[in-house]
Amino acid sequence: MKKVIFNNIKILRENNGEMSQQKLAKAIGVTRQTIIAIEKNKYSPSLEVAFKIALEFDVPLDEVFVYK
Amino acid sequence: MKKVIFNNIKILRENNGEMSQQKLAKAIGVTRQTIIAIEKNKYSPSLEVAFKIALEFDVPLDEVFVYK
DNA sequence: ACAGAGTGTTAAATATCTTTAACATATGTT
DNA sequence: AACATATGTTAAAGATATTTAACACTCTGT
Repeated sequence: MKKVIFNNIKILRENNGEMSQQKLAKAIGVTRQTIIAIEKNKYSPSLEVAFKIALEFDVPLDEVFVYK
Repeated sequence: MKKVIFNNIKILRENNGEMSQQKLAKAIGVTRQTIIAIEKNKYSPSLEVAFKIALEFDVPLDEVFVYK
């Protein structure tokens, strides 16, 4: 019953004109390493960064991150 | 254009049987001070804590936190 | 063969979130 | 009056997220 946060960032990047990690990072104001860490589930981001990513892809937050 | 995160935790507590900050804190596994800090916008929580709060009230995350 | 772009890794420093603990104030109850 | 419950505040310590900087690997194009 221990839940984990999954993310669809890589898929969203690919579906948005092959957007690179670098471009996404710059667009939302974090470093590339942060995007990699989140994308690879090294840690879950702050709520603010999560919202910025969702906004960048123009989707609701729970289409980027899923808690289950 | 600078966006901020708002939250409806207080209203959600009131609409869920006058749930106290203490009970909410215990239910999601954080301290009461953390609930107070989030509720009063002293800082925005981690994505994980945000998801736990939404789950506790059985609503989607963007009904608890709004980014605008 | 070399250069560039994209992705991945690590270590150390800094920033932010969360806890622990203590105290304050207001309200309701015995 | 004394007690309990709920909310709010603060300071310091601890945990987690993020940055900075450096290096490595693959792929594509020249």
